[in-house]
Amino acid sequence: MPTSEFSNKVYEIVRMIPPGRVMTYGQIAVLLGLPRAAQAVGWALHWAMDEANTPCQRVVNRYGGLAQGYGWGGQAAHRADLEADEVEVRPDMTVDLERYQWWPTPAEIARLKLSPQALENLNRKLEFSREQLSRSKVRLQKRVKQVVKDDFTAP
DNA sequence: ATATTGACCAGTT
DNA sequence: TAACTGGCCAATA
Repeated sequence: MPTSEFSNKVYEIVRMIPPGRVMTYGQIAVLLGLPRAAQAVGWALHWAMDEANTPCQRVVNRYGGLAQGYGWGGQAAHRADLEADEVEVRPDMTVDLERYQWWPTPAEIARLKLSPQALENLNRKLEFSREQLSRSKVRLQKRVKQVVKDDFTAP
């Protein structure tokens, strides 16, 4: 089980997700100020499976898809854990993000106590990305910026 | 000590 | 439309 700053922040965020809701790998990466680190988020979760207090089932991919490599049971195990949360899993092994995706409130994000370095990264990456990204990704970035600005622009 | 690998993601051919 | 590319982080080999 990784104990790096990065992994610990990932687990902290995952533990905030309420039962019955989900976040995506990419969403967590963006919140950490590393918009391209989605795979690393998945890696951290893979190694967190033993931790009873980390609800890994509440993280899905950008399409709402379940994880092929979830624990030792693969998608079936992931589905079982989500259904225990009363989340409906569709026949194609996805969940409806419109319905279940969760964003932390600014106050909840503030509780993460992200390092100044992470916040700097966050702002820099968001600025850098703006020109190159597709409309859908820009929408995501704007949403993130809106979510974080109140708590993070103040000293 | 370096190279490879993944529960990913989005841009570009 | 499908395949490829580069980027992320930390554990393996």
